[in-house]
Amino acid sequence: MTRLDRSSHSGGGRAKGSRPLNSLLAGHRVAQPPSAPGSRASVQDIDLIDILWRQDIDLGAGREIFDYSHRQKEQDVDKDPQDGAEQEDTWSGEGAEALARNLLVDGETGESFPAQFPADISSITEAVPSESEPPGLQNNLLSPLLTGTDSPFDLEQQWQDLMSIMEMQAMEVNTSANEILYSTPPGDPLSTNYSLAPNTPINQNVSLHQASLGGCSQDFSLFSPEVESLPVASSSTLLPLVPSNSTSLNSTFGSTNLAGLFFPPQLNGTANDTAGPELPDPLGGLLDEAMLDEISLMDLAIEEGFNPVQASQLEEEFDSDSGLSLDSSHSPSSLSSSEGSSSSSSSSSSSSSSSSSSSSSSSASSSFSEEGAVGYSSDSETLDLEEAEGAVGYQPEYSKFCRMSYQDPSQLSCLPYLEHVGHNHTYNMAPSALDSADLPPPSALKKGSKEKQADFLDKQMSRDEHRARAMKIPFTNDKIINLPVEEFNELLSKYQLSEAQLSLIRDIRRRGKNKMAAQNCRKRKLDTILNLERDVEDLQRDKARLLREKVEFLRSLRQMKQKVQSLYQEVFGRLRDENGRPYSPSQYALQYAGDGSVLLIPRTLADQQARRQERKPKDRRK
DNA sequence: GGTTGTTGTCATGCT
DNA sequence: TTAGCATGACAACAA
Repeated sequence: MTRLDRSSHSGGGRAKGSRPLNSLLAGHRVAQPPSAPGSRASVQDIDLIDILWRQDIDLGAGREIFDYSHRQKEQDVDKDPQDGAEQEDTWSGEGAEALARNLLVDGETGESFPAQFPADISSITEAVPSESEPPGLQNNLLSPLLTGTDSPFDLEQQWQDLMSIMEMQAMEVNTSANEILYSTPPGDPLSTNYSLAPNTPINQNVSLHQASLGGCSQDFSLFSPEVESLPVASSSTLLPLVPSNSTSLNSTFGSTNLAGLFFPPQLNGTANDTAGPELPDPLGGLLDEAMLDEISLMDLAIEEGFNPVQASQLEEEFDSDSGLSLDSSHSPSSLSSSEGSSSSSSSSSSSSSSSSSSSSSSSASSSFSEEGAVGYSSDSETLDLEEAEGAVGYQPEYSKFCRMSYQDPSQLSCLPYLEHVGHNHTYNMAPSALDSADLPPPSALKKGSKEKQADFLDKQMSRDEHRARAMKIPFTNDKIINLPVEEFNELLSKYQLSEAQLSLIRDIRRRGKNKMAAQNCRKRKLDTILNLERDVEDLQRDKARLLREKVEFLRSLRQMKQKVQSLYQEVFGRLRDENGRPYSPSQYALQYAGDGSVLLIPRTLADQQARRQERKPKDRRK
């Protein structure tokens, strides 16, 4: 009724809400004949429905008696043996490929970073421990590095900063660079003060020209030549430790530009109290505790390629999102041989069971002719045609999702009774039928009575096959489904078919088409998932590589900071005032000027400048 | 008995 | 308008 309703309503289209009614007939999901309340169906239609229902009941009632199994031929033939081999190759070779990819040299290092080398006076300040502090506080050199947030944003920012810094390492240190890095605006009162201001305390009381600088070790050559040859310039209000050129830094650090690290240190606790919290360390955050922890963790994990925790998280996310398991490669179900249900391909019995169909199919192409009235299950034969056209239109790579029973069973094609082995979806078969269908030996079929064979074939038939038979559709479902539209219409025109017959034929065709479409859709979906999985693997490899590089950078950065700290201490410790007394680190600090010279300035000024330097980036962000 | 994978089917939107 | 395709959703079934 519903089917008739639908067809009568839409004439090919599907009426909304017809599904439950459809199920009554199409699905046989309700064990009662359809009532016809308010039906617009004609009496003839109702009779046809009754016929269909009686047919079903006669056939054993439940839809479970029908065997869908040999519809699997469609999927079986859908794959060719090479695909199967390809799958294995792809799958097994994926690891090797991944390895190879993992070894690829990264071409991303050319990434450009903003030249925002943090000319922050606090860096050296933080790098040099206060003399008033116990030696154990040398670790405090990194103390600013060990504090901070571990928010992803900060880490990311730090990472970028680090990258920019490390890029700077590769640059030759020259005056122009120093000017860029350390120059202050012309009108900057601080810079003016540092270099010229006559009213600063240091101008009057402190003069590096007068300061005696002890012999420097070779390691300290970065200052020694110039310092030792410093001309006595009484007019100079400041005493710059002016290197002849700033490349002298390189003698100590190679090509590393650490000039920016030489800024007024905070050498005592008081200075730290006043300016400590506000003094930014451009590198400090890069080595904060969280990051160092991460490094240590990564050191362990990196050997594996990437952080296993992160990998597991990724896996979880990925697995949880898709309703399909990604780990299908290990699915043992591939060929489902154990599930194999087969059907007899004997064509003789089909003629007995459906004379009309056999007679008509004889004139059809070979793909149809042998099918009898076995409905969709003939798709495997149909695919003889379709394969030439690309099967059902979509041929994704049959990756490792073998268990989808899309794997190629064509190797079984030489065994007719195994032809339909695939996934066992004998939904409509009674358990007893399943037993017999499990391995339907042709010999046994031959021995059996015709009646038995007919029963068996009946059980192999799909619902639509049964309906087609009941409605005396004069051609096979294969034709109905697979013929091109023109031929299909031509075929229909050859026969005098009732409205109900035409409706059923259209439904059969629609369902058959949709079934293939659904299969293709599922294949595509799996293929997409596989591609995504590969993408995830690639990204994980990239991430692991970047983390490795990060660890290396941070290590070298830490070493450089330690070096800077020791150098600063050595320089400062050798400075003497006019009376030959060492300067108090609580009152003075070393700072690099914009021109690359090193100045000894009062700590208060250093703190002020540090604060100013700190505000600048913040203002820029706003 | 609950879970998972597979398949068929329907509804719907799009071409 | 019709046919066909693509796809999400659902149900049935088997393992």
